[in-house]
Amino acid sequence: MARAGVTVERLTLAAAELADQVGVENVTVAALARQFGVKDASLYFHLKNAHELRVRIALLALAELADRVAAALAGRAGKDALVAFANAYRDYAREHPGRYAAMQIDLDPETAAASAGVRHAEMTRAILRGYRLSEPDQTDAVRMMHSTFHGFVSLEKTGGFRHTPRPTDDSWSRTLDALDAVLTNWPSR
Amino acid sequence: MARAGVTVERLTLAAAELADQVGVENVTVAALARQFGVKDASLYFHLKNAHELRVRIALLALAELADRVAAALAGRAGKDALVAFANAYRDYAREHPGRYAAMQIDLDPETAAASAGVRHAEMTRAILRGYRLSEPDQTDAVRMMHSTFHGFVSLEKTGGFRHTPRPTDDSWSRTLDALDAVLTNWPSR
DNA sequence: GGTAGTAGCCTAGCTCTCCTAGGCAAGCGA
DNA sequence: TCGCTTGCCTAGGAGAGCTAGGCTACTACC
Repeated sequence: MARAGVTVERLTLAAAELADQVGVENVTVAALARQFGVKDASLYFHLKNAHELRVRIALLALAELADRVAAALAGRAGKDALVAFANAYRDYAREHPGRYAAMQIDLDPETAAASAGVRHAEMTRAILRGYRLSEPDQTDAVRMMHSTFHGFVSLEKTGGFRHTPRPTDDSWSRTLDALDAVLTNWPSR
Repeated sequence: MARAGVTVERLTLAAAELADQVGVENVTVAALARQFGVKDASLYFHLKNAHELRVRIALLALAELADRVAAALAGRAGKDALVAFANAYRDYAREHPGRYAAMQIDLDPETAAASAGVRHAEMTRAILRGYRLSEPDQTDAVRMMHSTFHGFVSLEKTGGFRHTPRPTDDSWSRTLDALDAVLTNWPSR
């Protein structure tokens, strides 16, 4: 009997692809085992449980997204950087809906601290250097930015904007304009 | 044998409460049947399938939230109305995490059109009357508002803000200040 | 090069969920 | 009172998650 050559890395990648096709909630250990031509019980040699699989998809997605954002940000500043960041974020979410959804699961603190989420946070702060905000305004602005991006992307995906004919691309770029405006002129107390 | 007196309404309410306690993903037909002292198969007399249960939770939540927002909005205008809306939204999400999560599931178009989601949309537009925006700016602003609220609330819940010590309440009120500022001075092309 | 150990798969089997089919009894309307 | 609908039941199949224990192929070491 030849060995299938299953590794955690190959499992995670296949799981991520499966998630993009059928949704994270349908990423099952059994389905994955079928794809590898292996019995489901065999995967528990590589995996603690089904939850670990989803966590691994999330970590993969965080790392991939951080890479994309870093590439998009290279050599840009100010509004240019803001728009590049935002588009990298949204494009990734649209190309990889399952991976993106997996990113939203609750990571336990130490896992989160070791993830690419921190690179993410650093880059977000880097953008704001162009807007010259000091603490605690900077933290508030980071949180608002992230909220806007995540909110827009996730509402767009679940069809929250469907009832109005206006193209979402247009609303997106106007939202970025508005965000740039408010960052440029952050209201002081 | 006495009848248990199960109705769709009672089922939906119990399911919503269960969702708030253990999360929507753990709202199961079997668990609900146990709560009613009934066999799981019996619930399929009232319910088409498990998915319908989640849809019903979502519709209940949409209606409840719309009621709250309407009450919060009464007699207010301008920034007052914006803040009242936002707080009603966030408070509901925090008091009812399971219901809120259920709201995010993909409703098919006709169900969505018949839901309280439309009241929601109307009220959001009503707020913007105070800011005197004309189309298509109004639609863009509505989408940005909704994105910011939803994004903030959902990142807050999944712990996306945990890594920074700044109290989320403070960031929330500054975000609303910023949103008010940008709506007051919506950037023109 | 034989052998011990481990890594990678297997079968068997348990529990839980979702859901269907078909049966029986309670309570209502004629 | 008789029947018919309503609301529950039992039985059972399919698929998912997971554990226990066994067998085999490769690896490392003497």
